[in-house]
Amino acid sequence: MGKAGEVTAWSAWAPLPGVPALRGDVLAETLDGGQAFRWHSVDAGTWQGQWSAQVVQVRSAHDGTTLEWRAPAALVAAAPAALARYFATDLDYGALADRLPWRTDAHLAQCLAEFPGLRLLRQPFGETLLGFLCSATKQIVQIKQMIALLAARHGAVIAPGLHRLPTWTELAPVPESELRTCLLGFRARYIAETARWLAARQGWLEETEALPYAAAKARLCGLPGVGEKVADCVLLFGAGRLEAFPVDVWILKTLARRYDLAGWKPAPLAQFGRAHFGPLAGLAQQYLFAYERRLARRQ
DNA sequence: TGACAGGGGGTGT
DNA sequence: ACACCCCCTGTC
Repeated sequence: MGKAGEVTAWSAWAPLPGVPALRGDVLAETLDGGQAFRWHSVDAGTWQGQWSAQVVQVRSAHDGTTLEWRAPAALVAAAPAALARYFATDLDYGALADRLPWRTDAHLAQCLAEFPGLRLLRQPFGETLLGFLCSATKQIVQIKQMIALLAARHGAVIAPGLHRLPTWTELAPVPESELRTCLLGFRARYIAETARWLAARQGWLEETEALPYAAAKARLCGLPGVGEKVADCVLLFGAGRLEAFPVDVWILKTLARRYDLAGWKPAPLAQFGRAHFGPLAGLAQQYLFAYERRLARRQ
C-alpha cells in the first residue's frame, strides 16, 4: 500500500511529440511559474500534475529530444489526447517566440535567451477561472494550497487519494462559509457567487471560450471577482488567446523599469503591451514575467 | 522552537 | 484611495 495519493502502477514513459525537451528551470517555470497551480516536483526534473480527470508525470527525455510522460495505468487511455491539448502540441513555440519583436527590443531578447522554449499551457477553461479567482494578492504557493484544499474537499476522486477540482456545478451548492475553510479569505464570496451564477447558466463558459478575445474578456469581467487582469489570465492560460496581456504588479514594475513607463496605469500599459509586442503579446508577457521573477529571487 | 511583524501576481466601492 | 482576509516568509 502506498501513501495516499501515491500512484503505484504507472504506464511506461512515452514521448510527447511536438513538445521539445526543456531545460529543468524552463520546465519548472512553465509548469510551476504561475500559469497552473496543480504541479509539484516529485524528483529532480520530474513533475506530477493534474487537470480535469488527468494525472500525469512529465520530464525531459534522457535523449534530449522531447518531453516525455507517463500516467496511472487506469487513466492512460485518455492521456494522449488530453496531453496534446494541454501542452498545445500543435504549436511550435520556438517559431512563435521568433515572431516576437526581439530584434528591436534588447530586453525582450534577453528574456527569450534566459528561458529558451518557455511555453504557454492550455488548461481547462473552467479550472483556469477557478485558479485565478483565488489569485488576488496571493503568491503561487498560497494559491496552490487553496486549490489543493478545494480539490481534496469538493472534487471527485480520480485515483486513490487523488481528487480532481470540483466543477462549477459542484461548487454551486457549497456554502461560502465552507469555502472559507479552504483558506480562500475574501475570495470565498467571489467563488460562491460565481458558482451560483454559472450554475444558473449552463453552457455560458463554453460560449464565452468560443467568443473572440474582446467579447470573451468583456463577458468574463461581468463575473464577481473577475477584473481585467484575471480575465486576461483565464484567456491566456485557459483558452490559448495569445493576444491577452495580463497586467499585474510584476508586469507593472518591469514595464516601468525596462520600458521607461513609470507612473502608467494598468489599462494604458495593456494597450502599450498589445501595440509593442503584437498579436502574441501574452507570450512576451510570460517571458518578461519569468525574467523579472528570476531576478527578484536572486536578490 | 516559537512568536511576531510585514506584505502579498486584485477587485469592488 | 482603501477595505477585503489571512497565510507565508523572514527575523528575532
